[in-house]
Amino acid sequence: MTMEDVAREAGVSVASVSRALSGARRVRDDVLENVQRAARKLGYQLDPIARALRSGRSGTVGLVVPDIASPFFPALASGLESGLRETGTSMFLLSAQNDPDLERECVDQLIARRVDKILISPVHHVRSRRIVDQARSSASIVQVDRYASLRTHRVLTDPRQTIGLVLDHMASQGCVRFAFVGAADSASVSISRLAAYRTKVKQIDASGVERTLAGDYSLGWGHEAAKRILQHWSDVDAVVCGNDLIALGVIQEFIKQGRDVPKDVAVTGCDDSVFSSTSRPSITSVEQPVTVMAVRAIGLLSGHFTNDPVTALLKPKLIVRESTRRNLECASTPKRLSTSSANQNNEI
Amino acid sequence: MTMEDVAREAGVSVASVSRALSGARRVRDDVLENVQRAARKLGYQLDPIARALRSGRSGTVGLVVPDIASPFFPALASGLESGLRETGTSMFLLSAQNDPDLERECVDQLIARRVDKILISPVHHVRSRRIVDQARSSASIVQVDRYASLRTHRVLTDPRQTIGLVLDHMASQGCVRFAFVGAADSASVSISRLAAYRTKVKQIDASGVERTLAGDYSLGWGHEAAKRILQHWSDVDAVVCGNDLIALGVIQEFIKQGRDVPKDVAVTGCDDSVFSSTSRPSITSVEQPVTVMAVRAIGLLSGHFTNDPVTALLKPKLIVRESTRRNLECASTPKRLSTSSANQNNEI
DNA sequence: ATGAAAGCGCTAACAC
DNA sequence: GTGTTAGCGCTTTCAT
Repeated sequence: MTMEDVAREAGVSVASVSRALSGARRVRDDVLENVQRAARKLGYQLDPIARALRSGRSGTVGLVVPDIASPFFPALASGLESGLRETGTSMFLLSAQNDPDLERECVDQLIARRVDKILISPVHHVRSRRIVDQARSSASIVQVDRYASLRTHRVLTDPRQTIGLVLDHMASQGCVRFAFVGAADSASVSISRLAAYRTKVKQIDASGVERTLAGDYSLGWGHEAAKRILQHWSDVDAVVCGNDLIALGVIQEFIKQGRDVPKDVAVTGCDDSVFSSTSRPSITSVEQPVTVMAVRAIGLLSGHFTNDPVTALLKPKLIVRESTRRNLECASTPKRLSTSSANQNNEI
Repeated sequence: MTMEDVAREAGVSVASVSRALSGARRVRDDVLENVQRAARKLGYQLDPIARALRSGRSGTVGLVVPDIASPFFPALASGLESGLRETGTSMFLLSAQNDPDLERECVDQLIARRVDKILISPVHHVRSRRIVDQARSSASIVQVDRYASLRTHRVLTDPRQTIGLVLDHMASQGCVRFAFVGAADSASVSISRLAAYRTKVKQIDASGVERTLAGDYSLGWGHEAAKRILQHWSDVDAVVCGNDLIALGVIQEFIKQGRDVPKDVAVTGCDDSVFSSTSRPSITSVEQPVTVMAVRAIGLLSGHFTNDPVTALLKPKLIVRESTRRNLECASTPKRLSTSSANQNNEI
């Protein structure tokens, strides 16, 4: 079943069929109708492989995530897929398993398959830069959540706001001595959050600038970090963590050592993972506006910004839970899930 | 950069280059070497689109999951991707968003792109059957975790063993009055687990056969189900849940109503989600052997079983946690706070 | 074992 | 606007 069959059925040339079906060039209305009817009658489907070979385009988009097994990326992928489906584009997802070399292979695969739009959350702040920049020449590309190149569009949750939200909140709960526990890896978010903490904490607790710890995104590192805090900085009453898993570890260790969370020390996470609401105490965290990210990223993908790369900094949302609620007078009634699903994640 | 360039460089015909590079047919050793050297020198890469068009195959595999945002599937996808990477095949992941129609589109997309191997976890026990069976004529296909067709290979965790493990365990903890809380959806696992419960519980507590509740895989349904149990079957001391989220909801509601878990009533989940180990009480659950699933599925994909469809029933693993530990003499010391970030799920 | 040549199904020039 | 035709880069007969 090829175009030739449709052409015969419709009584026109294959070129007309192609033009009618691809919508690229104009054809007469009666031709269009004839072709569409013939195609429907025969159950004809355009062959994406043949058209990709001939035209060099495929009309599909590829998404490369650092690791599909990490908590945040399935949600991101889901949001992007939904958004794209509305425009009728299908998305192919690849996971780089946190390895820049595999990431390069993934991108090369996509390009070789004539994918003309690539969404990527680069594994490594530095090592992913080349592959991102190189891909620019073969496809339109947007970095999501993480980034490696400043010459390519980016849409990410503003790390300054993310950290700002938790610091302000903890300060409002009466915290005065801050510390930060992050990861030493090379994802841009890790780096940005640490930097944002250093900048912001000065205004609240200048000594907090020195109190930063870097390990990895694991429960075990949270335990270790909590021990170090108790040992060296026992007067700390607010710990900002780079993600929820670390926060959970920190909290567990504090409790084990007889500290009360949040009364003795308040703790926050990042990214609002599932277990943040179910662990006990539940963990105050910062939610990323996944849906908005998807919309903005998709917009940038197809937008014809011939000039400068654009950076979309999105507004995160603080989710207050038990791990920081020390101030009983101020605390609103504990609502775990916001009732309004309305989107307040307006971009700045 | 095409094959012609390589042919010229190597001093042979394009046909020989094709033969040498694809490894399909034999070429003389010196030709092989010449071609490989030329290809390397020029940095030549085979064009997957052109070869797919001409040969009808692509050498890649597609994975269609019901919903990438659901807890279990990222892990499954990750396992499959790792396994495939070892064989040098790249995998494209598609999510059907729990919609059989979208699932059909995904499969059609893959077939249109000449993917010759498809891994699928069908959305719907019945409605996905046709698409799975139809795909068989265009690609070798294996159902993973869920299934919709008995005419196609399946690899899944044995639901009877899964349910058997939790029932036996609870019985050993002294439980005598059982109930089951599952989902009314149409994924094969939901159906199988319910059926397995009905069959197995007879041997322990015949009246338990009648005590089954079906809702959906949500926290809210867990709350609701717990209320109903307290209302109608207040003497129940063991609740088997279809997944961890339901179990969590059930536990929360029981505690809210003043029951002690596990002393008054023991509760189990399924699938061993992240939060099972972090919620309090932590939830006894059954882990699916993802790695083994991946290995078996990949094996079936390429195995040339011309005859009957094979069914691989894999062995699940019970993870005992606080939600069922009532028997103090038998219980090992409850360790919630492991310091190592190493996997603490080997605590059977 | 190798080369020449015919397509895979489509789109993009190019004529009309 | 529409049809004719030449490829996109490769694999696969078919000769040799």
